[in-house]
This record gives sequence, C-alpha cells and structure tokens, in this order.
Amino acid sequence: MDSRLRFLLHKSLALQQTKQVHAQLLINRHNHLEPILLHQTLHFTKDFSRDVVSYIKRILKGFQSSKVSTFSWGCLVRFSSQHRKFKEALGLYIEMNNSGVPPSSHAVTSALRACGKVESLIDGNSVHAQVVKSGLCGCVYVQTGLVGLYSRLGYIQMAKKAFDEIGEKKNTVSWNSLLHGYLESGELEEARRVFDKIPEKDVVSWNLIISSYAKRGDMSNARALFLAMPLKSSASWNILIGGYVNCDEMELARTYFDAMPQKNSVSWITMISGYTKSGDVVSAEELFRQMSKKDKLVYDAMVACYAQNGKPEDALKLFSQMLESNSGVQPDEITLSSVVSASSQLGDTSFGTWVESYITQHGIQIDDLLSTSLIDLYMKGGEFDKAFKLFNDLHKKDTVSYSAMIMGCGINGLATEANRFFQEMIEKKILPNQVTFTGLLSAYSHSGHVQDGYKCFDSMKVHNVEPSADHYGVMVDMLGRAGRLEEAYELIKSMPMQPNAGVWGALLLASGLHNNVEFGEIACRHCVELESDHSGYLSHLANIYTSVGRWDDARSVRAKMEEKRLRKTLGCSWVEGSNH
DNA sequence: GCCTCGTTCC
Repeated sequence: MDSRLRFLLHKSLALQQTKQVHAQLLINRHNHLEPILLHQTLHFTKDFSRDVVSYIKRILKGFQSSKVSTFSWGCLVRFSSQHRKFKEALGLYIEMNNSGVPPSSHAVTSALRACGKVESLIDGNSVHAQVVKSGLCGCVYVQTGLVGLYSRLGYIQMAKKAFDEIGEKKNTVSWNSLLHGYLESGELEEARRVFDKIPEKDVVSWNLIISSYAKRGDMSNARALFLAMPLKSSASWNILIGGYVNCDEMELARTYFDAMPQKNSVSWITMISGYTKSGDVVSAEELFRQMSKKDKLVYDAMVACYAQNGKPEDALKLFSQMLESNSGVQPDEITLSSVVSASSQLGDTSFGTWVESYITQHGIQIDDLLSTSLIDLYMKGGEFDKAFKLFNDLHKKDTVSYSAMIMGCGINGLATEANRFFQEMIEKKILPNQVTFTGLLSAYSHSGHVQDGYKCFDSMKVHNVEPSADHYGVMVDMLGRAGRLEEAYELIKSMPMQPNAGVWGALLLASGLHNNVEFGEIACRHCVELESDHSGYLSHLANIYTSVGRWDDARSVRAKMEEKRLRKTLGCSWVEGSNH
C-alpha cells in the first residue's frame, strides 16, 4: 500500500472520499479494506451517516477470517456509539451476534455504553451474560463498562460489585464510573467519599461531581467546585453554562460563555437552546450568525428555536438553506421533527407527504419523537387514518403523543374521541399535562358540550394540573360560543391570575358572534391595553357596532384605527429616515 | 468515562 493512499484514508472525512479511496484499493487489487485501515477511516470520519454504516457492512460481508470480522465489527459498533447513535449501535451489535461473529472488547464496551444511554436493562443484561460467556470479563475496559452501565441505570449495588471485581487493575475511569453511580442514585455523601478516595482525580472526576450539582440546580456548589478544580476542560465550562441555562439564568450563562477561552460547538448549542427556552430568538440568532463553522447540531438547534418560538417560516427557510448549502449536513429524524412541527404550525399537511418520502428515500429511521410531530401534523390536517396508524405504531405512547391526538380531536371537534383517548391514557397511568387539558377543553368547546367542559375543567385539580390562563381562554371561548357571555365574563373576573389577551380575545370573538355591544366593548378595551397591535380587535368591535346599527360608533372606531395606522407608518418612516 | 440537538399548546 503506497503512502499516498494511506494518507488519503487518514484524511477521508466523508463517505464519498471513503468510496473513492476504496475504489483505488480495488484497482490496486486489494479486494477489501485492510481492517486496520477501516479502523482509521472510521476514526477520521467526523459525520455519522447510515450510508457509511451500510457501506462498511457490505465490505464486512466479504471478510472470511473470524478474527478480522470480530475486529471490524467492533470498529463499526464503536463508530455508531461514539456518534451518539446508540440505538443503531445496539442494532449493529445484535446483527453482529446473529452473524455468528464473536464480540471484541471494543464491541462490548460500546454496546454497554449504548445500553446505558438508551436505558435498556434487558439489553444490558444480555450483553453482560455474553461477556461472562465469551471470557471477556477479565478486561478492565469491559469491567469498567459494566460499572458504567449499572451506574447509569441506577443499580448502584451492581455497579459496586462490578467495581470490586476489577481488583488491582482499576483505573481512574473505573473510579469515575462508580462515582457517577453514587451521584446518579442521589447518594451524595457516599459520592463525596468516593471522590475523595480516587487516587488520581482527573478532569472527568471533577466534571461529574460539578455536573451533579448543576443538574440539581445547586449552582453555588457547582460554581465553587468549578473554581476550585485545578484544570478545566471545555466540558467543565459547558456543564457550568448548562447549569445556569437550566436555572433560567441566561445572563450568568452568558457571562461564563463569554469568559470561556475555547468555546466548542457544545457551548454554542447550549447557549442557543437556552435562548430558545427563554424565547429570546434574537440572541439565539445573533450567536448563530457569529459561529464560523456550523455543524449539523447547531443547525438543528436553530431550526428548533424557530419552530418552538412561533416562527415556522424561519424554521423552514433555515432548513432549506441547510439542504442547499452542500456542506454535507444531512438532516435526520431530529431535524425533521422540528421541521414537521413548523409545517404543522403553518397548517401545511402536504409537507408531511414530502417528509415521508424523504424518510424512505434516505433510509431515515422514524422514531417516536418524529412520529409524534407527524401525528400532530396529520391530526390537525384532518388526515386521521395516517395519524392513527402512526399512533398505533408508536413504541411507547407518552403524555406528548396522547396530547397530540387529543389536541387534534379537539381542533376538529371530535369530543367523543378526545375523551376516549383521555380515558385510555388515564387507565395506562400516563399523566396528563396542561396541553392535554387544553386539547380536551377545546374538544368540548368546539362541539358545544358545555357541561362536559365544566366537568373537565374542575377535574384538572384532581390530576394535579393547575389551570393556566390559556385554559381559562378555552373556557371563555366555550361559554361564549354557547351565548353565555355573562357567565364567561364572571369566569374571567374569578381568574386567580391576570387574564391575557387570548382570554379577552375569546370574549370579544363571542361578543361578535352574538352581537353583544356591552361585552364587546369591555373585551376590546382590555385587548387594546394588553397588545401592541390593536387593529384586529378594533375592527371586531367596529363590526359589532355595525351589526346592531350603531353606524356612528363603528365609524369612530374605524377612524381611530386609521389614525393609529398613520401614526405608526409615520413613526416608522421617521425612524428609518434618521438612519440615513 | 463527563458536556450539546428533537415531539404536544399559544
């Protein structure tokens, strides 16, 4: 093998290049990739793609020697695991077993890590059993992997047992895995004792304990340890920043982010997703623009930011940029779930069909999260058959997927079906949340079942869900549609929190429906106080005046609208003018 | 071995 080829292999970062190099190898009458080069190729392949995996698998099929197969399958499983594709890694491990290839230590440790990450004790136990059978349990890495598995799953006694079995060979990674176990099971004092006993604490030992405090929201302890640690890695900074993000302390998060010497992609994503949760799209955008080398996850974070903050057009725009940029970023089920959510907000069902064909064309695995967003899309668009099929095929139905079904029924006025899903989730002990009740209430509202609506509203406390202003809004909408405006107004006055524009808007809408000037005026006054854009509300009020023949009042409201519109336009042009 | 991304509502 000449040195230039070797160099190319080392540098091959994408599948296309891998294929080209492989083609050259074939020309040079190497009929397969040498396993060691396969290992190196995968090591340098930055992006995980199912294309690479299926390509490598094809090569593997050609291997005859069992030693070579064991080694190469190990590389592949590890490749998947290292790219955080844990389900795929497990799938590959099982496939490897089914082909009769004995596992290597690489394959086993990666599989154990994957089991821990997807929190599957069943798979973990069978890998453990295999470890014992194949005689790999003398290997420190494998034993440490077992400690890590049981630690992550919260079986601290099992973890301790596996740890003790390592004996003298234990290293810092083994200690850290045990520390992780005590932290994960909440035994902080024991964790502290383990931490103090670690003979050579490394940066991960510190990071684990800091991360534990940060997850609990104990930022003063997290920060104290962060400042005390001798050497900080990027992960240390990211943990601290992430901790502040979780506590909604975006200013503090930003302070440490700005102070961080070498920000990596994780740092940027942590900040962007923090701004996403706090609804600060402008700051998220600003960071996104500043990033020089954007990877797929950063795009994902920004698309999600738009989708979650009511900017579906921007989400789709960025998604198409992502496709066009030719930077090798391939959207996957994570990207698509945000994209589907965005199209659902736009009410564009046709997009679902596009996504489904994209999924089949690119061999993307449709997981429960992507299914859930498709369910939401199809339910809203009235394509119940498709939604039901996806819902039935879910691996695990949860609060979110049930809520998507109930909400879809609600929007389409299918009160009976909404209630059926609700009863079903209660039977399965899946806890309803605020969204579930919004869906249920709107089902009763749209179908005019006032009595059931009241019952449902009252039952929220039983299910430990505090009614929000939005729930009151749906109730007002329901009573208003039924013509019970007085009752709706009384409900608003009884609200424990400040009524928002949605609540008053519902009353205004109902007043319009029943040509009621009295409540229309009250509702409109509050809406105007709460929202900056008045034109919609005022025009509603004007229509109410018109419908009862109060032309003069209608005219004066319209005049007020016109005046505001003009003042706004003039204001804007003056501001713009001052920029020049 | 530690840190980052996604689904339901407005």
